[in-house]
Amino acid sequence: MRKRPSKEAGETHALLRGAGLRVTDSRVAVLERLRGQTAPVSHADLCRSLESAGFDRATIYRNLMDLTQVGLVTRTDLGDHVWRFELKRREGHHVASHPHFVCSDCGTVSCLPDVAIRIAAGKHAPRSLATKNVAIQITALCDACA
Amino acid sequence: MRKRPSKEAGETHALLRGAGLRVTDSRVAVLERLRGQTAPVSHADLCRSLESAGFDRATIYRNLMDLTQVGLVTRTDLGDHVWRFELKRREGHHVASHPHFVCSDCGTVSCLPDVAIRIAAGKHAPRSLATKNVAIQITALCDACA
DNA sequence: TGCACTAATGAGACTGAGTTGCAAAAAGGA
DNA sequence: TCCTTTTTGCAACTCAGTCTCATTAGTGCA
Repeated sequence: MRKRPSKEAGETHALLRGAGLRVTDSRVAVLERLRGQTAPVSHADLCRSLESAGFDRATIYRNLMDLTQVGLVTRTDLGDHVWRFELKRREGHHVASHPHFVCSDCGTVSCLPDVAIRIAAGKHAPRSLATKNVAIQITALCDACA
Repeated sequence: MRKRPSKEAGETHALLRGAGLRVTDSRVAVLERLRGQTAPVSHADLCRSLESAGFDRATIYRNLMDLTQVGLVTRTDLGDHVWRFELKRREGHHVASHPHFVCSDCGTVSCLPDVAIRIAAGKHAPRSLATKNVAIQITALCDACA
C-alpha cells in the first residue's frame, strides 16, 4: 500500500525515521493510535482496534517492543497483569513521568498529571529515590467506584 | 496427618479458624512461609519451596486466593507480571500500607517502611487519594544496580 | 472415639498474554 | 527498477494462572 501523506502521518513518519525504524503501515497505525490515548493501553486493546485493519497481533506486539526499545513508547505493568504502552511525550528535557493511577475496583487506568508526589526517604531507602528516574504507581478507588 | 501443636502453629491455627477456614497442612505451611518473609513473594516462589513438601501448585494457588479473600494476605502485581503475596500485619486499625519498591533493572522487590509519601492532589485527581486506602508502588534502580 | 457431611486437595487439562521461528512481502537506497 | 535488509503474517510455543472432578481429609455431633 502506498501511503497518502497528511500532517499527522508526516510527524509520525519523521518520528520513526528519526528513531532509525522503517516506516510501515502497522507502525504508523500503532503510533497514531497511541497518540490518541490519554492513558496507557494494553497490547490486547491495540490488537482489538487494529486487527480489524488487518494487522497481526504478533506484528503489533513487535511494533510495540521496537517502539519501546527506541524510546518512543514506555511499557508498564500497572498491577493488573497486563503490559500497557504509552507514547512518550517530551516536556522539557525530562520525559514526562507523571504517576499512574489504577482503580482497585474496576481496574480503570489513568494518568495523573495533576498530582505531585513528594518522597521522604529514610536512611535505608534506595539512593535512586532522590533522582528523577522514579516511576510511581498509585492504586486506590476511582471516583466512580468510591 | 495429625498436627503437633507449637506456639506458631497455634497462632496460625487461630488465624485460619478466625477467618472461617479449615486448618489444613498446606494452609498452615503457606501462612508460616509468608510469616517468615519480609517482602512479597510470588506464587512460583512458594511453589518452589513448598512443592518439595508435597503440596500441589494448584493447592498453593487456591490457598493464596482463599487467604487473600478472607483478608489475611494481600495480593499485588509489582510491575513484573507476577502476582506477589504478603501477610497482612495489622498495626493499629489501618493495615500497614507501606510503599513497595521494585528495581527496574534486577527486578528485586522490597518493602519501604522507611519511606514516607506525600501526595499533593490537584482538583482533577481521584478523591480517594485523600484517604488512607492508597497503595503506592515505586519503580527505580536499587542500590546494587545503580 | 467413630460417623457423616462438607470443604479442600491433587492431577491434569485448559486459557490467554506474551513470545519466537520462518518463509513471504515490503521499505528504502542505488 | 533492482537489490538488500527489515518487517510482516502465520503458526506454534511457553508459562503463569485458573478450573474441573474424583478423591481425601477436617469438623461437628452422637
